[in-house]
Amino acid sequence: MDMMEEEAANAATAQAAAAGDLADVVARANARAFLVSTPHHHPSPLHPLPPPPPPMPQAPHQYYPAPQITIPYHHHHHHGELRRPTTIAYTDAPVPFETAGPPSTVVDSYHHLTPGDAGYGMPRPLALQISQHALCGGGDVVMGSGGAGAADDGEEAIRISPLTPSAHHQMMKRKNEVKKVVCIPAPPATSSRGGGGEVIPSDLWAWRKYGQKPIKGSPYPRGYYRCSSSKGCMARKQVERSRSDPNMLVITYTAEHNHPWPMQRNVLAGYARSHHSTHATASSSRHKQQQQQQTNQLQPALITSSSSSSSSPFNLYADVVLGGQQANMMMTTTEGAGTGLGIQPSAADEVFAELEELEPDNPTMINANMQVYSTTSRPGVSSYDHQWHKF
DNA sequence: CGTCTTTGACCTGCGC
DNA sequence: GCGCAGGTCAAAGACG
Repeated sequence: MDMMEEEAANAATAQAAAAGDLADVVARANARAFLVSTPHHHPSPLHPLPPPPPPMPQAPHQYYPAPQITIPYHHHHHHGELRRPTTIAYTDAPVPFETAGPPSTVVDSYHHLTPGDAGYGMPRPLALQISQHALCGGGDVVMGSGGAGAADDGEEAIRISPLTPSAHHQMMKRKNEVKKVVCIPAPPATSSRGGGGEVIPSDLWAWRKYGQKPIKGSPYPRGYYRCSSSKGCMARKQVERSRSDPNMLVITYTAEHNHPWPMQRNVLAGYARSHHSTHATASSSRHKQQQQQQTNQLQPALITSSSSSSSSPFNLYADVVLGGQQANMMMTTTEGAGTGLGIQPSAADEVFAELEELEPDNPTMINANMQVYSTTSRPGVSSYDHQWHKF
């Protein structure tokens, strides 16, 4: 793809963004990913791409290394508007995690985010991933009202609020949340549930659905999930189908897990339900409900192999979402600051190292070259730094 | 009993 | 201030 085509594609993506459909943006970007990641792709000599993965004959979707994708993304949930024009610079080169942004100087409970933690929760069959980053001026990025005073949002983040803990917490979540958007191929909508249900690819974590809302302009509702592995875990995710491409599932991860991985009991409970429902007959509406549980399998065809996969959420994750090639842990730390709660980066490596061992030679695995798009706002600096992190 | 989904109500931020 | 839309809460009910 030459520059013109790339620009045209970028323009299309920009249009989608301008239209306010994040899901579309991601889907389009992903579509581009599929298009340009052909053998004709010319990787930069400076940042050569890894060799394309072997094809997946059985898989309904093929994954290739995500190309350089420029997304004029600065979407906010409100009204689907593009909140702030964003200049994007990106790189397809591996980026040190620290470069995702300067270390946050804000001591904010909401910023006790662990590097790579969200990466645990990231489904690996990912062509595109976006990390929307908010530093201490988190509101500047995520909630950017465009007004003055955003620069001191960081202080606001640690200010003792007169709000009730619940209200304050909710506010903080919205103002400082870090979002990572994942676009993955979605299995066909479960017609049995009237379009409300999604068969969501499994990931390592146990998620509990706590809400669902219809989204304006989209025929598909958005499901809200939170981590059910740990009570104090603030990790959440939103799942919705792309408007333009119902085959694409857009998962937005917010916040980070504050625990290594799901407690065995919880995960097994959740998994047992979904697992059972997968094989249950459709006679039970309850089972149909459970089929949309977030711990569900991606697609039966992708639940490949090992019997061990059904006995461990860990292995389940590996079976479903582990890329067959690279398993580089997403370690983008958008907060920079250390955490006393989070997983150690080394733990992330261990996780995927183990995953690779579990599925060392399965060519049918979904390839998982991730890119993380991160935005960094600096207090007092009007510009943003944006980088793509390749995985 | 523990966990789950569902769903209406409520809260919050933002634009006008 | 009002209305809209997104996000969250919490009660109710179901399942194993």
